[in-house]
Amino acid sequence: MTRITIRHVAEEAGYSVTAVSRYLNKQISLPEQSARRIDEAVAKLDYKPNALARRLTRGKSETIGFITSDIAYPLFAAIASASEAEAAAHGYSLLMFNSRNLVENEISFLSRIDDLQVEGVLLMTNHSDHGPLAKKINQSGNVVLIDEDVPDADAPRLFADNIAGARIATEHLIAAGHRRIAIIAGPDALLSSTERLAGFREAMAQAGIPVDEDLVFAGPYEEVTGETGFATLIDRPEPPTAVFAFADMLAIGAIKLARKRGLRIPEDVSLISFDDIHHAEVLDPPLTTVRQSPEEFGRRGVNMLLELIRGKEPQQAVQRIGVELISRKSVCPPKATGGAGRA
Amino acid sequence: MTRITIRHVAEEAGYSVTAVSRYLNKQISLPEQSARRIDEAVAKLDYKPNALARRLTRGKSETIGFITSDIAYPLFAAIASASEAEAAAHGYSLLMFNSRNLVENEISFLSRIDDLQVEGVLLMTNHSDHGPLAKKINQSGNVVLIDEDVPDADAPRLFADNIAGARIATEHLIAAGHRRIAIIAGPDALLSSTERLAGFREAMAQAGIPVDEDLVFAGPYEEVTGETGFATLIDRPEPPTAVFAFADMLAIGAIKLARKRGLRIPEDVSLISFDDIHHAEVLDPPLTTVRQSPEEFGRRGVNMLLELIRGKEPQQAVQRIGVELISRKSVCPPKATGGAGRA
DNA sequence: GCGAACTAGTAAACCGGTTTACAATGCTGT
DNA sequence: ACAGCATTGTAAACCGGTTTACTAGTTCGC
Repeated sequence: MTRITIRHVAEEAGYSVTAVSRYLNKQISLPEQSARRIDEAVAKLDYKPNALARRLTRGKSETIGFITSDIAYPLFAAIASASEAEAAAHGYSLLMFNSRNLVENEISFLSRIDDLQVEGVLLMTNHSDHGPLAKKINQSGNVVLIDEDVPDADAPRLFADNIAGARIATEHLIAAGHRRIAIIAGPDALLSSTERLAGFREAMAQAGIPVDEDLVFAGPYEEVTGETGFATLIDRPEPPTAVFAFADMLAIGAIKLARKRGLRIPEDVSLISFDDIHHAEVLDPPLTTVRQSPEEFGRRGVNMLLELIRGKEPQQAVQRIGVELISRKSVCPPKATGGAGRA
Repeated sequence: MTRITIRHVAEEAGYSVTAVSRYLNKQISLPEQSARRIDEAVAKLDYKPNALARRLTRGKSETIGFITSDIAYPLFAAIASASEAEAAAHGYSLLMFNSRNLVENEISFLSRIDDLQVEGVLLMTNHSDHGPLAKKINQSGNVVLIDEDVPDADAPRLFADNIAGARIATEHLIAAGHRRIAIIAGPDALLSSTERLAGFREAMAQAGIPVDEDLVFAGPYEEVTGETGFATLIDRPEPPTAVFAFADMLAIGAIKLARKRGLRIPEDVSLISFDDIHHAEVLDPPLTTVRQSPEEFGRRGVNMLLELIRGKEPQQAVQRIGVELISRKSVCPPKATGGAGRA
């Protein structure tokens, strides 16, 4: 099956290639008869323009890129799905890319902006890198940072309202009567983690409860961090009555470990977390968590990127997505004997 | 920042464009001095070849496509992630595409094979269409069907061993003492559903248990089908003591409904399903389910596609992925008074 | 000492479109 | 009858690479 090109169409219709190209791109209006002759030739040959060639000349690909560390992570998959829908609504395709959280992969994918494979990128990184990545972003342009920051990058950003989210989660625990609250945080240098930690501290300070630094555990956003973190925390001499995990994945790790140890959640220890991934509701126990809407991330992120591509600077450099406490069954008041020997 | 092209490099190095192109593609070996001059020019100008232009001439994109109905579905996300890893290991990128389960989207994406944007496609459809899609697949070539079939398409296929999987699930229920077993199936015309139904019937026949057709409910693979299916089945005059859902998503719907109705799983009714999505273990109750490995789907699927692209016909037109029963807590023997008034 | 075979390199065509610059042709107004 | 202007159309350059076909200049074999 040899490819049929615009030249074949021109020949079939008895016109020049130029005329056909312009007509098909609606840059010219031809008399009805000529138009029909071209239309018929197109239909007869089943001509489809080669997108690659068109991009090469036009410099537009109608495609945007989406970089995430791993599409299998539920929150990211949900954001990707929402972004795809929004992009499609604007006539754009979405090219998804798994970086496996490696800077070099992210950088190499960003080069696709340079050679016009994508017009821009939604970047959701999950590590801290202060050199090459920011530099690459600045030279490529047309990047919107989602969910996590890349310091020094000159790009619009869309983040969850981490501070507010952590505050309401903490306040929820305090209102239930908890004072010894432990944290399973994400990586130290990551925006989501530092901001959530800040929100937590604010709420604790406001309630006049000192923060026990021994009850703050940090690690990568992976299930295993939740497991080891939870194990470490409950083995402290004065264990917490509640644990605030900074991501549902961490909470799931915690649940797994609690189950291994025969600890009941929330009866023995309360658990609250962040994200509200799709199945948080049917977990055992149903997870009380702070929701950040993946639909909103996708919708607003794509629109910010499209504005950037079209040359309008977006209204604000940093936009925030609202958060919401979803109260289920993983939090209850501490046991009367609670706090392991403490008032 | 005006693009720097191979012509700039040639000029800088004092060579022809041809020489530079060939040297950079290692189709020629130049004397050390010439080589160095070119290398230096490349380094000095920070030249990166334009991937689009290269594809246009070469007819290769080193990219494969991945079509799924919705990347947010956990099993699909896991397969996508595994496919990406395998593709990357072979130097290929993966272009993921959400079809929202619409044939026209799938067909339009397949055209990207025609214009060389992707060299081939891993197609995971989720509906039955017997005309246009198969035709498009046949004319585009280089398609591997994953997970679900497209009848009449001339393409290699990679499916789970649905019959065996459904048999072991059914046998597991029977061994626990169940005789009134209900089914929440997928869409009637879908391979996964018809095969699993066949496996179920085989196991029932072998055990000498008649199948009550009133206990077979079918619908799309969505959570809501699980909810309405479960509701319908337990409201039958003679309700089942166990339900076999053909996908974890269906089981999750069932769990949600059971919770609303105050039914306990497995005490009141046992539940088993298919897939073993990542969080099946931490659901309430932990789900007993038939595992099909997403890693294996991704790995083998990509390799089959790569063989097809390279012109080798894969060994077999249909390959199967092994399944495995993962026994957790959602199945137990029926209540003594079980089967609602039946022996 | 002469043809064969390398080596080092180039000009030009090509991939499949788009776009610029320009040429007929017909129609209007004066 | 002729300037002025759309209308309808074309040839050729271009996007940024790759590839074919070809030319000199060396070196080798005998």
